[in-house]
Amino acid sequence: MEEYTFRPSTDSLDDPPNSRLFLVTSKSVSEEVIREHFSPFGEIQDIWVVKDKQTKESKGVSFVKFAKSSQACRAMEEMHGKCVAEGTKPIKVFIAQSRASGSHRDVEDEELTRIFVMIPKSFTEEDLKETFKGYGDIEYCIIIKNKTTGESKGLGYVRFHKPSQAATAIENCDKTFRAILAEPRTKNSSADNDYFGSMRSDHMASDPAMSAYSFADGGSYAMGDGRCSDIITRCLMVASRASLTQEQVYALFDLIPGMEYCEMQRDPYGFNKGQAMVRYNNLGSAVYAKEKLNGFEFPPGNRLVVSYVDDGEDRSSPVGKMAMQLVAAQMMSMVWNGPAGPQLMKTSAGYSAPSVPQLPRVQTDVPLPPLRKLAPADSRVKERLFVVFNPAPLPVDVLEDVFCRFGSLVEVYLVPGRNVGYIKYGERKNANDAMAALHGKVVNGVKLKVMLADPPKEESHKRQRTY
DNA sequence: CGACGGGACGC
DNA sequence: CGACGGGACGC
Repeated sequence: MEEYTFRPSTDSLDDPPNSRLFLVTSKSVSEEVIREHFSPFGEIQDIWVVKDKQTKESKGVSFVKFAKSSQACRAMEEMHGKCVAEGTKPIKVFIAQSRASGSHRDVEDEELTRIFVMIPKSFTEEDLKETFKGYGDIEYCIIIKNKTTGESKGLGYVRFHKPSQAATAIENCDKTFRAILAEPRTKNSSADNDYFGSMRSDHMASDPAMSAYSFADGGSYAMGDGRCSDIITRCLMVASRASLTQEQVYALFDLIPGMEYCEMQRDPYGFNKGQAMVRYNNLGSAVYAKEKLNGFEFPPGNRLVVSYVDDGEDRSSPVGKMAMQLVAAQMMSMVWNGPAGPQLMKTSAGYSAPSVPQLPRVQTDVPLPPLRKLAPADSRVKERLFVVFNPAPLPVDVLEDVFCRFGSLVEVYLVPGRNVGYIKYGERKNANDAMAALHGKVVNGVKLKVMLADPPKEESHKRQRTY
């Protein structure tokens, strides 16, 4: 179904990009000799030995078109500097400049070894390396981060040692990485318009990948110091490397309603120990505060560690335990989805209007299964639903809340300016379950049509966007 | 009826 | 130094 006949067009010579070689040889080197030496590297689509129009003599320049860039690159790497016939000079082999560019400058390895990829925001540079090392030796991996918060922007660079490795990665890696060759860095740094970057407060909560991942791996904070992972209390201990004032801790934890006590812990000499005790008048607030603020950077660069403290309350009765787990589960769901979150606190100046747990974000008569984790952002999409909203689209966060409950939700995409959207799933069954449960139903006053999406209109195979 | 996006690096 | 031809159309 992906087969497309080769459609001749003016620039098909460079499709895919960097699949054509430029050879400089002795004039005596023939097409046959070239074919003999280059066909081991892959499917040759065309060989053209440039000749003088009148004399028909070779100008010592040839073009070799491969089916794939990786083949062309490997041929270049292997053949550059080699002698292909007795008594001829070593040949030079470069990736040909695209016909459109008009430039005759040699294409350098520098431009062919670094790829640019979209990645889940939870990806570390190690994750990036793990993901791409199968394609070749990696020189380095860099993730683009917000310079002030250190938060990943979900974009990364991977530098390989050889052009063929980068080309193979681009050709074979999961397409959700949208791997392309990176533009060489320019000295002109006009790119970063992130003036209010640090002030902006829309990162985490509005980003599905972030919310999913941060809480998926967030467990590493939450459960990090294992000893406390199994008790849940109204009482929290806050630890910080940077010393905090009582006022700071108070302001932060008072964002969650129900705080009834907050005090810095002091050593016997009365010095601040960098720890604070916080207590809420209810379990739910404490759970919420712990989940939201543990691992939170405050001030930026300083991660808070928030853990439960045994407050001596009786948790022994089975009923008490169950109640506690129920509250905890509810609060976790809310935390996981809630629009309120650390971003509130990031508007550092104004601790004023904390939008606090507003529980019913989704109102519907449909019986919904419990919340489920999103699938990783780079999951293979196995099924897409097409959703029509009447009279107007629901917000993405609401849609995620609703559609994640059937499992393996990869992404919600709303078509801008229309009353329709797509829901992507990693498993077909989950998509079908969602469709069965939600088609024709009303959520937050919006009527939904939920159908299987038609396959995307596949234009010509134009996925090359090397610049 | 109601249909298909998105991306850039402190020297 | 070393850069761009030839072929050719269906429901």
